[in-house]
Amino acid sequence: MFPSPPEDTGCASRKPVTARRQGTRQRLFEAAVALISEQGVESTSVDRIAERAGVAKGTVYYNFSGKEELYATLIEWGVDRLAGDLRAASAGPPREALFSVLRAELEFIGTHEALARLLMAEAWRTGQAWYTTARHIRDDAIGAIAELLDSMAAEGQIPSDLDTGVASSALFGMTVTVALDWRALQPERPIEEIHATLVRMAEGFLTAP
Amino acid sequence: MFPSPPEDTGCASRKPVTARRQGTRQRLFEAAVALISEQGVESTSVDRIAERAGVAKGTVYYNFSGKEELYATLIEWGVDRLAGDLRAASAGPPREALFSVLRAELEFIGTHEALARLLMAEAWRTGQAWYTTARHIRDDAIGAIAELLDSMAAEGQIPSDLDTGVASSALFGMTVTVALDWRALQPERPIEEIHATLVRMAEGFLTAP
Amino acid sequence: MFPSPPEDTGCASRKPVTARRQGTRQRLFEAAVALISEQGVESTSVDRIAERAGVAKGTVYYNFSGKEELYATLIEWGVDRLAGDLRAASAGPPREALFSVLRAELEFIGTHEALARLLMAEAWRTGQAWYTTARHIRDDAIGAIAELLDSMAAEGQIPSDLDTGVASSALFGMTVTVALDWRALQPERPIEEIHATLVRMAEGFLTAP
Amino acid sequence: MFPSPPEDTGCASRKPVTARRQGTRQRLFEAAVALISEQGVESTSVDRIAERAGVAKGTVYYNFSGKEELYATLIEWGVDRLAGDLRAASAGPPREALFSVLRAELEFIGTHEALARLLMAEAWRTGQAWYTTARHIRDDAIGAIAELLDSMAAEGQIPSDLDTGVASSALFGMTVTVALDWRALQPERPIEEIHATLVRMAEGFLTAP
DNA sequence: GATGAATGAGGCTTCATTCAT
DNA sequence: TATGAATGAAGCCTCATTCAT
Repeated sequence: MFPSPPEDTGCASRKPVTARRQGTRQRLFEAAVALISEQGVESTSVDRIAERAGVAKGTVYYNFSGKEELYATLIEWGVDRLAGDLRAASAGPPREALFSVLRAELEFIGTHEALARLLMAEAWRTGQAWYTTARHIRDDAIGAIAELLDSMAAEGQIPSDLDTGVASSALFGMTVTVALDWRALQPERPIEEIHATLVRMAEGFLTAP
Repeated sequence: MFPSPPEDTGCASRKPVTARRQGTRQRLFEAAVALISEQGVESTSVDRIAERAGVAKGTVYYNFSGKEELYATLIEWGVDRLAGDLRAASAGPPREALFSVLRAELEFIGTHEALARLLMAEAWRTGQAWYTTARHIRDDAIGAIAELLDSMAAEGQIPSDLDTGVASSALFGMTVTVALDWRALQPERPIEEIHATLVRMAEGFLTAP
Repeated sequence: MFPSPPEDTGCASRKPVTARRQGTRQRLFEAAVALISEQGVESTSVDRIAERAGVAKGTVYYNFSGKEELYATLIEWGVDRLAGDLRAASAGPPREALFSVLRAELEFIGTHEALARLLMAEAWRTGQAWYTTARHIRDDAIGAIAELLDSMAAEGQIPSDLDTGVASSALFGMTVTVALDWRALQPERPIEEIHATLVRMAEGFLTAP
Repeated sequence: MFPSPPEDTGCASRKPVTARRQGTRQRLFEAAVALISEQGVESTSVDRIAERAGVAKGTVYYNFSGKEELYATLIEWGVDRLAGDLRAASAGPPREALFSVLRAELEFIGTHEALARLLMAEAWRTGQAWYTTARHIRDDAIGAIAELLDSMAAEGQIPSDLDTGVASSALFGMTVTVALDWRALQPERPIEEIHATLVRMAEGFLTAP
């Protein structure tokens, strides 16, 4: 469920990275994912992360350069995973692939709800420091949808003059919003129902003038 | 542009509400809107709010029960204003009304970009304390779209078995995402272009099977 | 004994500076002088300064921008006071004035021993951040001696080709070292004895070839 | 250039002193000299010392009892070296020997500027823990000058009633101050110029009444 | 009504030291 | 002999809040 975070900071620090250390990094990362996803970055103290991971506070700083790196690692991991899921679902004939991608997005959010909320809040945060995250999401996650639309446009399944950049963003956001609403208000509804409605809307769109 | 915040805290504090006090409250509220919208709640200190409002720090606490109340008031005001804009745009024949609502949403985000980001981040935040805000947005803002879809379903313009709850959420989220992407990545594009693409997608959806 | 530190940070912060606040600043400054003089900057925690001043830790930061400003204020005050003492003693006929200045330096160090140690340690610290202090001491304290030597050279009391910059530095350092040795090793000796030896050495120098 | 530090801690720790260990101790000591001289004790972390020595952090504690011992060893080594240089220069006829000692002091400071600053700061530090260092410098370094003056007094080259303790301290401090001023403010001046001025002053003093 | 000095809890980070390997 | 992961005390600083004026 929680694959290891990037195995080393990759910086000049020549730390051999033993098995023990990887274990600690892993526990810290999981604790951070859990807490930050639930409460946001600013409300999550390093103290609590350490406590949840069952290590001393100093250990956080031995394994990560600081709160920021922990957070950046978390976001990166989340985006990569989301993008990976979407791309994995985008194989096959474009039309079905699109529906499959929407389903993968729904599933990701259903499974990693807190992380999804965090990514969304982050993606739209303003300020230079966060531009990277936003860009990353757009390029990787929305990019997977855009590629699909482009190939459909090439095959004449959607109008060639449609702005696929805007359209992919719209499909992505539509699904995120619906998914989060679903989890927050009607978590008991089966995913199929939600997906069916999304597909209907997307189908209409595919046959648009 | 900045309507007064609720005129009194309504709490047991029996403070006579004079004209002077209303003026101070107003200035504090405006300062809070400006700063919190730009930098988020946690990054905005009471000190800075007071400074921007041109009053002493203690005055914040004389006029509001604390930072939290100031923030809650701000969110409330933002949601009300967004919902108001959407409802104002939803008059007239349903089909055109829908396009007009999407445009109003685009305009709101274009004009109050920072506030919009804040509302979105807030809307998707988890935890009991924030449920209210999310619910409020859903009931008021998305509700405006849902009513429109319901009336269209009644007139047969869209299939009667469509889940208008999910659909309105989808239309709302689609527009928010596109709008924020627009502001962040291509702010120089005219709103008409963005709106046109959204309308095309919505049209397709309206004629869906 | 401890005149007020510079009355206001002088920065853009428009704080009215009330009597109460001045009192607190004063107490903090005195506590800082006492502790930092005794133990050095790095070994003196803000916590202890606050404790000694009888205020809460936060009060330190309300009255000074941080540890650094407190420290800079202290150094500045010390240098000003030392330079002031030396200049005050440098009036009158140059020859006697010189002996009087050496005496003033002895007295300053005898009275503010800890502060003197701090200034000396500081004056010779390396690194850009401390250059200012060093320069300040040199310009103000050693400068007072250099001026004296210059006027003596003008009157033919010392050779006109003597490097008064180096010579004043030598006289200053000679006195500091002797004074600190005196305080550390033979504090019971009367100041007159120490002064007499210094004067003898200086006299020899005055009649140098 | 860097003689080995005392070969063993001498404490109860019965660690066999192998050649390998001596090599490690040596590297650690050199790293400590370099770093602490440049940045001071408090700003030099054990981490950086280990890094510079090319060993793991734990190795520092295997070879020294802690940071404090490393530091004490360093100071001791510095004082010994300074005193050695001064004594080596004090051979020959007293008058020339004195000038030669002053030159040796200038050269030591010119060559080991950072270490010299550290020693001076240390020498004047207050507090029981540091008394040893101060005493050491006084006995060894200033002692070398005092012996010279005593022999001159015995030969009638200086008044027999002069306080040679104070005078040697004065000569030492005069030279240190001038030397550090030289390095800090006019490092481009040749050592001869500085030395010449010092010699002139000392000569005057030698012929004092 | 308004002020601003004072507070103290709590956050982030550094670092000397220990210890199992 | 040497290592490096882990520790926790201690440091600096921010900031929402209180209260006497």
